Amino acid sequence: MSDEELREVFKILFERAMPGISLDCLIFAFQDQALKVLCMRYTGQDLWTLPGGWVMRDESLHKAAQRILYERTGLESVYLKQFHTFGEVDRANLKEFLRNVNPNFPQDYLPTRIISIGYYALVDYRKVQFSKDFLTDLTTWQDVADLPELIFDHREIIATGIKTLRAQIDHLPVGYHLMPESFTMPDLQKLHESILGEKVDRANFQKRILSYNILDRLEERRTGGAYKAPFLYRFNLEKYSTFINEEF
Amino acid sequence: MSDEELREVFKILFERAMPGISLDCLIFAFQDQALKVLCMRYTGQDLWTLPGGWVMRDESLHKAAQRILYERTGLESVYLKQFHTFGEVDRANLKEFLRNVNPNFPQDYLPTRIISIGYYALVDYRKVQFSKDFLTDLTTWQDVADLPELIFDHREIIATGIKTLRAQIDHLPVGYHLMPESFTMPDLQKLHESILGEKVDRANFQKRILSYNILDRLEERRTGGAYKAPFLYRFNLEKYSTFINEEF
DNA sequence: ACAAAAGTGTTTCACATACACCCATGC
DNA sequence: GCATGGGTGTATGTGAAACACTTTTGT
Repeated sequence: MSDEELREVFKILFERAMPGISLDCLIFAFQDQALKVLCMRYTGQDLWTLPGGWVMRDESLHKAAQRILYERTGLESVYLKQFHTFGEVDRANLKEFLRNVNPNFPQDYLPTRIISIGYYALVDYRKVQFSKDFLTDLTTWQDVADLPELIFDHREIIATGIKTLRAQIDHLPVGYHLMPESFTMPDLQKLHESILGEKVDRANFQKRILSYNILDRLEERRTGGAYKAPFLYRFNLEKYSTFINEEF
Repeated sequence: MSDEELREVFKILFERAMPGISLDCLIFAFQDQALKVLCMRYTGQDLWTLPGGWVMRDESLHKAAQRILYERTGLESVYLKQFHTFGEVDRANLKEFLRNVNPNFPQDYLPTRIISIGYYALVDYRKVQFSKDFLTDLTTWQDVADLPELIFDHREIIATGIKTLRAQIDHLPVGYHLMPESFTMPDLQKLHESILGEKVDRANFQKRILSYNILDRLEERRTGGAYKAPFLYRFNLEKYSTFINEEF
């Protein structure tokens, strides 16, 4: 794309968007026994960004979050929640940033201050289809305990999002959105531990989760692995809904 | 102020402000045994609004909230917390609203869509000095259990704010910000009850609050009233801070 | 004396915690 | 056999909930 074409793209984009208002999306998933968040790498740089986008003039915040999530993952109707709005004056000078990336980029329409609304999504990473972006060359899951260098205040956004998630996990069995169809109790425990950032007692965890009465134990066990084969469980949607409604 | 002068005021205002981004402030206080929220009445109408304002281009969200709070109450350095951002497309068509109020108002600079960031403040109503506004003629405390008709989605904003406050009260002894210097235990209980919207057990409340070890019992009791004179208490700032830090 | 409100104590129960014990599996 | 992980049971402690009892004060 030529710089002149890019200028035209920017012009049209920023005419359709709410000026200075973006939306950043924390897309959480549970992969390899760890809590991950979807990040994108700027082409040719060791600098990463959260997936985000602009809020369009004819689009509610929630719709914008759904669209951005769909654009980046191909997913629809997943758990999505607003958690904080970030508005420090110097948090995201996009014009300055893109000027450093490439001084030839057209800068007429770029904002120097962006207020960003933070949403987080809980997804099953097996169902995600990564997409491309004209500024980035790689999209991957990053371990929240070992994050790369991130643009602007995106590290703080992740920290705030995790804090919110942590506060919710006592009331919401978030596994429903993050685990595959069937899973073992030790797996679910690892998920909780990676969200809380600390170990929990095995026996007590099992008893507590089962007492919620939202899981069905399957006949099979997970065989093949070493040691004793653990039971497989599945969330029972009906019981799960009942539980959620009772809590709130 | 003439319409022409008003036009000039609008012009200057909207040049300095972030376009389409406002900030609404729920100012909570505890008065006459009930949780109140500060509302302002539009001149000559039975329609109310929350105190709000625009986020200036050189101002962070938190600074904007502090300024708006100061403008409306004269208060500085009070408890202030962001709780949600409201962004439905049709939530606040200011241009349309002001056209209905007065078709002669200059409308060139008015937005048709506003995204509003919700903050709530906890204040001692005895320290509040109400201010004037060119569109409103009355500023008062409204009982959250008996609200008047409110503009736009302000009723929903209040509902969401109270929900957040309710979720916080288990961890935060909010009385510190809302009660006067000294108070009785039954008073504090009434505060909690008006936030939670339900009665709580007297004996258990007393034991729980005292177990936090954040109050000093004073020598005096509140005399003059009927029946047994209750003890007076005061928040101990040092113990209070310790408690807050332990919780988070 | 009595009613109403304030303060304190007691019983019970739910739940989390700690930890012990047994089972299954691969080496 | 033994180390490791998985499943279950038990004892203990903490805190909430329910409620009884006592004290104080104005009428």
